[in-house]
Amino acid sequence: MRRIALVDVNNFYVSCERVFMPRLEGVPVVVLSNNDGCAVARSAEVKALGVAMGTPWHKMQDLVKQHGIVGLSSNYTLYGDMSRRVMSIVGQFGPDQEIYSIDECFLDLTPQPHLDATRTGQTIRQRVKQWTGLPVCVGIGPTKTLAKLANHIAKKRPEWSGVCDLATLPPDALGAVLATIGVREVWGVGRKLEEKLVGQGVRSVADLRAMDAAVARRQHSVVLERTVRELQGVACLDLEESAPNKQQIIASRSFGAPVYDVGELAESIRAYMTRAAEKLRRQGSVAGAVGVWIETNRFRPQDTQYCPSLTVNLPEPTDDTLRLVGFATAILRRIHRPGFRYVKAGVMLLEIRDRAIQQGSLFDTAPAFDERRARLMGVLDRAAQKWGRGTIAPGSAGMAEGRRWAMKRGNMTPAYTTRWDELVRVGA
DNA sequence: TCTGGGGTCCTAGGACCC
DNA sequence: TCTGGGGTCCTAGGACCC
Repeated sequence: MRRIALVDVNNFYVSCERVFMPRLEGVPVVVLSNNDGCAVARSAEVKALGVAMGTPWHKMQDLVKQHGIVGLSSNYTLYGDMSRRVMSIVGQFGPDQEIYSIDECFLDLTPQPHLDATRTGQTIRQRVKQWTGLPVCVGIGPTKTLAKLANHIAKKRPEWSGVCDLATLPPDALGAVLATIGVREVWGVGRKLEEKLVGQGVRSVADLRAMDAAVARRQHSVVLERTVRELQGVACLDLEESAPNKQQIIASRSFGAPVYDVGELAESIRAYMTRAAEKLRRQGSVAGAVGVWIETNRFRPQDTQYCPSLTVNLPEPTDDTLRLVGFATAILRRIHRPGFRYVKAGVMLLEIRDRAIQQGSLFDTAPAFDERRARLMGVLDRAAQKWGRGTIAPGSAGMAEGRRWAMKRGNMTPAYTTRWDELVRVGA
């Protein structure tokens, strides 16, 4: 029997902020999405007030006044750095780790059958807390889906003290617990599937686990069949230790203020493509197609909506920022129409493949791989890493600061852990 | 007035092929 | 009236995840 642990940081973004601002302990806190749009992380106090994930900040102003909710802009530099620290600590507890998202990872405990899983979970909790200040919960089960479920139990039910190993429950007791959990809590069951399942009388996790896997496939999909089997203890999902390269790379943002001018739209497109190309080079790939889209505000019925997009195949795949920016701005000029109130733009890199197996174009006269260009891209990447994005930017107008379209971040905390000049000060 | 960003996988249907 | 069968590839859209 496999033993898979899922380690997940509680209210990750909020907890990161609290590490550096202890006065926020016990205070209702939300972390907001880009542009300070909606809540993407909520403290326990905020959840208790009934604020749902994704609630727009402007729609919770009554609660903000009533209960003194603190709204922080998201500080992804901080969260990314804290995430790396947590992952490296958890990785010390076993060789097989899958980093599933910024705040959670799977760990295979099967190779260490002599260990008491609950005790190991507690040690992980204590070490992460002591070394980073972040609270985590640990769920342990024979499949990834059951480990996720165990983690849910560890989080919701204090009697488990933050670590839940399903193997410690006798079958009857397990069945009883699963009967009290709604089917929506299962990994892979979203809003639509929940609706369908409840319509069939499948309400609890226990109901779903009791479903015939073949029926799940016939009436729903192969995805649900796998979920049912995983709930029954049959592993259908493997740990994926090395993240595969991205098949598509997207960079997009809502603007800080509406944009009408094509020149300003082009500035934003250049900035987004610069980011996307960095990601592309980081994974050693080239892109064979580029997509661009722009959007008006769909929440304003009084506005005429216009949301064009266009994807073009490139004459030959490339990872060159300047060329990719050139294609993207050309696409923008083809889809742009004046007179609309644009609020968002984005770029997409597609047909991504390995740079090493790059195929030259049939009509190429120049070599497909330009050594000098490649060196220039290396300089761009290192400069972006060292001094921040936008220090060197394609065109004259890639820098985000002070641009109307740039993100609004009204209440952001410092980069405590990644900039010398923003370190936490203790005492005077 | 104010409503995030970045991904993956699966399915269905059409075009096309022999 | 009869009017094959099987396969691939591509695309759009849906559903899900964090």
